[in-house]
Amino acid sequence: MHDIRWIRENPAEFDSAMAKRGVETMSAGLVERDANRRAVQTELQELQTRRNDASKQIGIAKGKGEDADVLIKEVGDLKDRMQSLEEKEKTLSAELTEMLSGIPNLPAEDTPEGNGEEENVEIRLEGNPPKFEFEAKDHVELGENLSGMSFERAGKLSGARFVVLQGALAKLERALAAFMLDVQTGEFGYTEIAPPVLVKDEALYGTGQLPKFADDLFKTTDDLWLIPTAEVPLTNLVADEILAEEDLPIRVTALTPCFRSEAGAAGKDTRGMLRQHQFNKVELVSICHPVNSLDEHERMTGAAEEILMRLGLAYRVMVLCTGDIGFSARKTYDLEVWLPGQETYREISSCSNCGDFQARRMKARFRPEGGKGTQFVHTLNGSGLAVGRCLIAVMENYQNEDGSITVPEVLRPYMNGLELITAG
RNA sequence: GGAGAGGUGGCAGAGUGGUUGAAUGCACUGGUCUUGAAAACCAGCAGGCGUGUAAGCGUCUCGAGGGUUCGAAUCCCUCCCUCUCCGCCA
Repeated sequence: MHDIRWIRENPAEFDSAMAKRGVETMSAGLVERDANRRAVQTELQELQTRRNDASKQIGIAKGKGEDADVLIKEVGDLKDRMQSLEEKEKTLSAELTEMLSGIPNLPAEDTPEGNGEEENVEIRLEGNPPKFEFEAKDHVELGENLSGMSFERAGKLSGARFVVLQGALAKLERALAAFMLDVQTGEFGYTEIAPPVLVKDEALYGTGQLPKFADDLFKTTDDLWLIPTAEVPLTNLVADEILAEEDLPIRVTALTPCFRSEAGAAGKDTRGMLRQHQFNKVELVSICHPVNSLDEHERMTGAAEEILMRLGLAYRVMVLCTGDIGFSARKTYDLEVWLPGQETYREISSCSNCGDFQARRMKARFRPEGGKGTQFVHTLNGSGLAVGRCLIAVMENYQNEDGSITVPEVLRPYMNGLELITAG
């Protein structure tokens, strides 16, 4: 959510930043509506002042046993005008809020300009893709040959874009998640949270999925929504709160299933478990002081990268361009892991700095020490990492010619020491 | 699901139609006193919006939304949430 006062004072800056995102100029309409709203509000407040004064006088008069009919009549006459102004004010501010809540965040100054995915910029390349003496298989073939992955059975249960994991592969998935949580909580200071995965409208509004992206979500018959990412419950932990400055930063992590309708992805990544309706993810969320969010963003990205490094997976770090960053983000780093089965890098983590955009929607503030008033916090979120995709990466990068999979060393403690996953 | 109770400032907790945005206590901040600290005493201490260069002034908010009234934390309606008991249940 944007600060209308800032837009009012910087309309040109607002429009040009939006243009970079491919959103058409809109400050004029917003500013006009806002001016309208304020005029009505001021007029209404003047009437309210008069009414309050008169009502107090009535109270005093009645207390003394005096007659107050003249005043009562005057206030009665104000009523009609007040009511219509109130309605007008309500409509105008509801319209303004609706317009504002559908506008994406302003990109950061150092977010590169571009129209779409193709114009994202690679800033780092880490590790080396493995070289195989044989033709690498993809995870589907590997998984099915190991009897550890069934899309057929998942289809029977739930349809397309689901998977059933079994045996050592199911365990490997669990090992990955546990490893990620242990690193993030033990070494990067994140507090582990076990949040609800069903949430109310307000929570999704707070992080920006609603009102615009309802189609991407699953909704229950009880009007609760399945979370598309733990970013939603974790970030909204501080909604409607005024924190003490010393509470910041708040770093939290959670392993949760994530649910996405993938409505816009028909026909895309249909093979395998790259794009599922349900997948596990370890999410990282930071709530921090505005002056620290840039540093926090780098730190968070590093925390996610650490997992890939320790797993010995090759990856690259991309900065998303203005045409590809998400609705709530000012700047986003994507981590893309090398997948031998596709001979390409694929997204496995996305780390975003949302500035105060979500904080405004959630009304998440802190009280600066010594200063007066409150300020909005900054929020950041990142995957640390997507567990399902990480499973794919491990399988494909650690495969052997016979179809077996070597368990990366850091995962062996989580696998009862198992070193090799073989069929049977 | 059934029956009941309740949601007030950072916390606890008064307040059931009238100069109440809200007593009191705790916490916190500043001051006095003290060699220093504690104690005691004094003062300050909600948020949003509007207006104004500012000091300030105004307005709204006592879970949320509506209603009654000249006037609502207080009365009425709807919803949300919490607690207790019963039922069911991982």
